[in-house]
Amino acid sequence: MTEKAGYVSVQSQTEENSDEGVYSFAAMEARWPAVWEDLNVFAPLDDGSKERRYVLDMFPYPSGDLHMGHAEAFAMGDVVSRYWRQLGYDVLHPIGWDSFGLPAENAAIKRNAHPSEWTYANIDTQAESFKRYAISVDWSRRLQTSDPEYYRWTQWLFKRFYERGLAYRKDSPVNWCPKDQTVLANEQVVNGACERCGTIVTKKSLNQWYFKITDYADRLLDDMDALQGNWPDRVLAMQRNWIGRSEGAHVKFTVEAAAAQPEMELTVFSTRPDTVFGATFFVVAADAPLVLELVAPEHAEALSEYREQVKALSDIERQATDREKTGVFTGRYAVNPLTGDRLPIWAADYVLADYGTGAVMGVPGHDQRDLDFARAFDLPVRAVVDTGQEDPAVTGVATGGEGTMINSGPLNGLAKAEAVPAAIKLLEDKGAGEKFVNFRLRDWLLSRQRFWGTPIPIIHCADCGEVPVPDDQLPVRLPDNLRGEALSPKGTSPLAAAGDWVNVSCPTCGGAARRDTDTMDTFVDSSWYFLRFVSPQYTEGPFDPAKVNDWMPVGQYVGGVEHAILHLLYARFFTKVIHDMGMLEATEPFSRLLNQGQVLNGGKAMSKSLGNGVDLGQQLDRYGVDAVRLTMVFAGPPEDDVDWADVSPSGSAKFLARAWRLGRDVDSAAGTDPATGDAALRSITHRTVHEAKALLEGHKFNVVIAKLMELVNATRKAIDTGAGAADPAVREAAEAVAVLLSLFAPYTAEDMWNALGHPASVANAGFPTVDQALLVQQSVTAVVQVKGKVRDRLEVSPDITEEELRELALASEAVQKTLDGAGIRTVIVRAPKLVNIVPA
RNA sequence: GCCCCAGUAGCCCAAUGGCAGAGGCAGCAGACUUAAAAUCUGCAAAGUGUCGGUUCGAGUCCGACCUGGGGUACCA
Repeated sequence: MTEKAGYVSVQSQTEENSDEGVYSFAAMEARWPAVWEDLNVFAPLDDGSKERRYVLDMFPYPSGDLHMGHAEAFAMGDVVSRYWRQLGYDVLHPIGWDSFGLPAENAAIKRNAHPSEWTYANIDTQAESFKRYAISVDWSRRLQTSDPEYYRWTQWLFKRFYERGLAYRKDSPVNWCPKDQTVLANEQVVNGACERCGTIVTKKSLNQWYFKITDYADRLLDDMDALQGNWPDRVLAMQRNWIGRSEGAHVKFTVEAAAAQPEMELTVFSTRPDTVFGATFFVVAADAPLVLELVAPEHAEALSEYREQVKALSDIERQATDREKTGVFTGRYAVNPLTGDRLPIWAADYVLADYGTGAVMGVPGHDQRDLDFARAFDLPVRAVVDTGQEDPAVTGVATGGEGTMINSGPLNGLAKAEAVPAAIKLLEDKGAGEKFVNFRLRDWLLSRQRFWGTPIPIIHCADCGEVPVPDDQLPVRLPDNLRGEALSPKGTSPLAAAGDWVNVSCPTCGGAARRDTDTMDTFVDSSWYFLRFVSPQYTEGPFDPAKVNDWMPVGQYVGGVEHAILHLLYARFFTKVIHDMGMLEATEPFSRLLNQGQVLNGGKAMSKSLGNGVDLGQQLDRYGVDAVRLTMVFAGPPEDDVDWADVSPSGSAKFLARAWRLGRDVDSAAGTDPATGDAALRSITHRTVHEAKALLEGHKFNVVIAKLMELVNATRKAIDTGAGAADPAVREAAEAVAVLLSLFAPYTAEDMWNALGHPASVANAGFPTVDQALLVQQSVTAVVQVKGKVRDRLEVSPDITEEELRELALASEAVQKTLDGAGIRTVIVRAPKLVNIVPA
């Protein structure tokens, strides 16, 4: 597909030929994994003898074997992990599986099997592939969220949330996916469709479990300041948008009593309380239960018809912003608290039931939506801010900008910045309002009507109500006798069908009771797994309190930007709650976040329907693990997408072979003192190591590899046409290559290290130390510019003084010729690199 | 509409405000070969999306715009 004949050299290799001096990835891949396993290279000491660092890749979902996307993500995380190890930190780098979820269930239905069969078979496959891929993880810490010993603690945490009032049930219209037959969280609805299967989501009124994440809205927002610079800006921006803090005021309107209907009070949220004098009507969300209570009897039928129309619309249709405004009059009036005006109350679908209070004051002069509505129904328009623009009533364009208050009684003459607080003061004085901060964030709907998830540890008793399952009875295990069809979605949880599982006695009164049959959203499982990794076998709690603060927070988290809101927001929420429970010092889970890009093919995401997928296994067979890893990392900055059609794994393989050959060509004994070696090569080696360190800190992995290529080329040259293979500087260079290469190409690096006469593993070799003296160059090229244009170059000592360089530059023949007798206005000297002469 | 990010040789990408090129891919020429592949050596190739500004000096900083990508959107 992208390769021509070039791959042949690295293809069809046998294990034997590595002894003949031929680079054979197959031989290396056969040789080293067992050695690494014996040495237990990647298990942290966890004894406090070294500073600890925690690096984590977002754990995978076990959908079949690993794919190109995993290969990229895990290559990136492994660079950080291996780099930190070389620097001498005690590194925790674990792996596990996010193994609950729908695909396993769907596969089980199809095959008349249990979801665990498919799940654990896939996990085994992926684990083998990860081992081949040589990720530097501690395999003894492996975990699966579908293991009872894991979800036991998910349930335990749920109970603690419940006790704190952070997990509760309520009736509410919820997002419903008709295909998957389950409810969805707001975060899982994308453009009105199910995030997973793309089916248009409908609304259903149901009693569901929620986490009260809205209690943490402020902290989730404010604590992002500390992440600034350490998380990608766009992720922070997306979370800020999602939380959607907006400052304004609550304004109370009195609804006039009507025949047989009592007086009521209605509150609206407005970001423009300064425009209260401009309110000429009042709108309530048509689908809010409130309107039914409000509507006058003679308007009830029209309202009912309108509500039916609204209900028939999908979210997508309803959210189209260019729709005509629709609505019906309710027959009731609200009194403007500041003007005393009677405002007709309308029901309309442009007001959303679940934002703010589900009602707005209509200020058509200064809000485009309100103006569109007013024009559609002939409602009056009153401008209360003079913005210098034309009258909105005439133009149909609402004036939203700054201006001076008019037609607003005591507010007249004020600018917006003064008018907003002044209006709030007026409202407060009348008891008709107050400053208010509104959030867009909704509570997290966590229950799902599916089988393959963590059971909610609650028992429903007719007498005692909701009764949590006692801690000593956790985990509430999933029944293992449901198979195939019994798992198919019916709109209620399949667990309800497991009679002997559902019917239990109430833990409190001992009477007949039923288990809650919903399971938790799988995002609950993944909201705390990073904590479990610090002590995955701990049996007294979700994690060992004596260990957790040694490792948390995660120093580097790596994963795709598709989790910018969902997983990352939920994990942050869990971390804060667990902190508040006194179990964790950290208030944020991940101090640094790296979003690796996607792997594309020909500019498009790989997909079955496009038929442009690239099989990871085939790439590994063809080019070797190291070449694929190197290609992923070398392709560009980690955040950028990698287009597999634009890169060259065979080029990577070629480079690896070149580097590897250095190790075999070195003709000096291990341990030889490099001090007497070729100075020029030593200087290059030390500069490369020095630069590599800075680049690695900045995640510029692709540039590190480019520098490594230079070092390899320079060493090759030294061997062939310079100092020769026996020069100690050549050994020093080759060893530096091996250690740096170990971050990207562990097999090749290990083999080189071995050829250089060192015992395994190169992963523990330690980052090469830099001799500062060797970074200083003998001479540097100073550029002499006249008016910004280069006119001469001078070879000068790196410690030349400004004055000396200035004299040299002015004496330059080329400069004199360019100046041609003209006087000099200024001379800028940046010793030792540059002089810029500005003529008069 | 609003908010982010990115535009540098044919392509992927580098360049603390200081010589536009580090590296790779593709290309061309040469060496080796009976020949080819592989390997090695060398060469060529853009003035940095556009316009303006700041500066002695701008790919880099500022402003506007264009293009592409992503996010978000009757959010009151």
